[in-house]
Parts: sequence; structure tokens; C-alpha cells
Amino acid sequence: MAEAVRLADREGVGELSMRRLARALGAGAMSLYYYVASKEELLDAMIDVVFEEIELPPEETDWQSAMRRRAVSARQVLARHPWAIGLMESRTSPGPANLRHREAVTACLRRAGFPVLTATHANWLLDSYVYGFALQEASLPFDTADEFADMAEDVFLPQLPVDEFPYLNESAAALVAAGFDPAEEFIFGLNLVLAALEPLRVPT
Amino acid sequence: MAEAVRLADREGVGELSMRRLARALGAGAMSLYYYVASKEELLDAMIDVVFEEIELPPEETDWQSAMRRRAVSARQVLARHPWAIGLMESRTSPGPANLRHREAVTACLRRAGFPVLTATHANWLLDSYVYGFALQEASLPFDTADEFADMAEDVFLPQLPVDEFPYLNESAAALVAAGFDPAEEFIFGLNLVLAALEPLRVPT
DNA sequence: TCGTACGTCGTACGTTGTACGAAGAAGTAG
DNA sequence: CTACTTCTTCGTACAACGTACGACGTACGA
Repeated sequence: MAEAVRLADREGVGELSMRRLARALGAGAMSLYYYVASKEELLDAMIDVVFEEIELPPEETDWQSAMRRRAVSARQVLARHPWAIGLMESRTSPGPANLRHREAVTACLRRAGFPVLTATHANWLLDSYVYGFALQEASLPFDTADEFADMAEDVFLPQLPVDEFPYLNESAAALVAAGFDPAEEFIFGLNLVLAALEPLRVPT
Repeated sequence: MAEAVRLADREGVGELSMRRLARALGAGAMSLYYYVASKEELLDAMIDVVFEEIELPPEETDWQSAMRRRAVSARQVLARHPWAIGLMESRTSPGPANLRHREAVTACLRRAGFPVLTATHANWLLDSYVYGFALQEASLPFDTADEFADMAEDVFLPQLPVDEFPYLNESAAALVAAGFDPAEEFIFGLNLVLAALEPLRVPT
């Protein structure tokens, strides 16, 4: 499992084949099938490994701090394993780590005073934001702020005719000037979402 | 392109091969390569077909209504083409329809009075929500509310030991009782996000 | 000593993306 | 009409894929 995740991180999930994984483990291809019924099952298990890496919301703090921590952790983990995001779409049954995670998040929200159905709404909203952000971040063609500045000036701006895309040009320029940090960008939206949820609590 | 999208919708993107697509078109496999340099390029083009289906924010209404319309449309389209979500993670260069869409959204936000960088934040937040929601919706193992109720009682609840997952049991039960409609769920979070963004506008 | 279970893997089959180059179709110039 | 170019189609071939099947060695309790 760990080697499979490492391979997917390094080369992309498209390059992960049973034969390559076996070779990386110093084994024959068919040996893998003793531990895993199919490649599908391997991918399911890999997703659960990723979920295991995400911090659970700590219990001792206020709900906003707790949710912020786990959301930030989730973003970091998904940025480390970008292939996991694309995989989730096709895989429908959650693994044990996934379930434990959901339980902990729901518990945190319920204890914070969100009614049952409201907690579900909050869950959808928060998870949507986290996954969607990770998805967008994964499809960025650069990794660091410097790389972004370089690419913006050399690639994006020349590709965007000013008369056809005036607003995109404007914001690209502003972004280059201000610098772009995914972690900060993430926190900004996250704080808005958390603040928007706050009034939905029912004081206990 | 259209046939490729239809095939992916019907059978999943995993079942889309150059040979199958060619057969569906009544052509030889290699003929496709006259129109497309590689399968990668085909997938890129398919994504752009999907973006073309998403409604642009209308210009004549207030910004919240405009963004709501385009977000709702985006969710519908992505629910129709779930494979597109998973594909976005690996594809880094946006197609023309994608760019047009981004331009229109940014224009709408800027005209509504959001400062340049704030508009970027809003864009990330809104897109994250839309994509993340679509991703979660795509990984649901059911399609309709009735199907959900059936599955919840027959599959989920028996799988979730009450003592280990008390909160998940509670919300699953509440959801079965209340019914679950993805479209409504989506609007709920969307309205929260829009309301959270409202005060960031600068009156013109 | 032997049966059973555990773990490994070689071979083989059908399918995949696509490099290469041949071949027909269609248009243009003389 | 012919000659030549450009457009479009596709057959073949190759390496890599997932995995069904069955053979094999080893460990261990009886």
C-alpha cells in the first residue's frame, strides 16, 4: 500500500501499474493478487491510506479551530497526493479511515450545537470546499509562488488576448504583483465558510 | 467529440478507448488520430465540451442571482458528466470554453463591486464549492432520493455499528427521515457562500 | 511422512495507445 | 485529360496493461 502511494505520488496514478508496483517491491506481478483482489481494490485501499493521513478535528478546542485544523490538514494531504482527488469520483464505498474521519467531523459539529440536519449541511459545505479547492490546486500548472510569477508572465499573459479577456488579464496581473500562496488562499475562503456557519448553531 | 462525451457518460471514462470510440463512429481506430494528436488531447477537448454546456452568468441581474444561476448550471452539467470532474485534476491547460467561462465570471464579480484580489478570492471559493460538491455527488452510490432511502436502510446502516459510529448513524437516520435532494443541498451551501461574500463588495 | 494452507509467480489472453506507412479521395495546374 | 499535391482513412505491429489459471516451494500440525 505504502509503496503504491509513493509510486503514485512520484509518477502519477496513470503510471501505476500492477507490474511496476510489483517490480518496485521486488516481486512478481501476480503476487500482488494474493493481497488484493483487483487493481480497483488496490486503489480503494490507497484512498483510505490518504484519509488516514488527515488529522482528525481535535476535541479540546472550539469548533471553528477544530474544523480549521482538519481542513488545513486535509488540503495539505491532498496536495501531497493529488491523484487521490481524481480517484474519489469513481470510487463509491468509503474505507474505514474515511468513515472514522466522517464520524469525528460530525461529532465535532454536533457537540458544537449544530442540529442534526444542519450538521449534515455544514459537512457538505466544508467537504465541498476542501475537495474543490484541492481539485483546483491540483490542476494548477505550477507548485510555488515564484514558479507562478514566471509562468504568468511567460505563458498565461501572452496566451490571453487583452481585448478578449480583459478581466482575466487584470486579475492575472494583480495576482503576479501580490503573489499567490495556495495555503493563504485556502484559509481565506475557509474562514468565510466557518463564519457563515457560526450563526446556524443552537446554543446548548 | 460529442460521441466521445456520450460514450463516457454512458459507460464511464474508463471504458472510453480509441478503438471503441472509432467503432461507435463507424471508423477505423487510427482515423481518430487525424483529428486529435493523442488520447490526452481528446480528453482535454472533452472537458472543454463540458465547459461549453455550463451557462454563463447572465449580465442583466444582480450578482448573486447571476452567480447562483451559473453555479446551479455547473452542478447540473457536472452531474451529467461525472467523469469530467476526475479528469480536471490531471489536465492543466484550460481550453477556450473554460477561459470564456472564467472571464465571464470574473467580469460579473468585478462589475458587482468586488476589488480585483477579492474577486479572485471569491472565484476560488465559489469554484471550490461547485467542484467539490460535484465531486462528492459523483461518488454517491445512488442517484435518486428513493434509491438513497433504500440503500441507507439496507446497506449503510447495517454497515455502521452504532457504538463505533453513533453520530453517523444519527445523521443517516435523520437524512432518511427528511429525504435527501442533491439540488437542495447544493443551494443551501451556495446561498451561505454568496451571503458570506456580499459584505466584501465595495459600493461603486 | 503427509495433507493442508500460505505465499509466489510464469505463462497466456485479450485489450490498450499509438508509430509507421500505405492507400484512396479530392482538388488544382498544366 | 494528366500529373501532382493535399486531405483523409486505415491495416499492421509493438510494447505495456489487467488478470485468469494453474504450478510451485515452503511451513506446520497430525
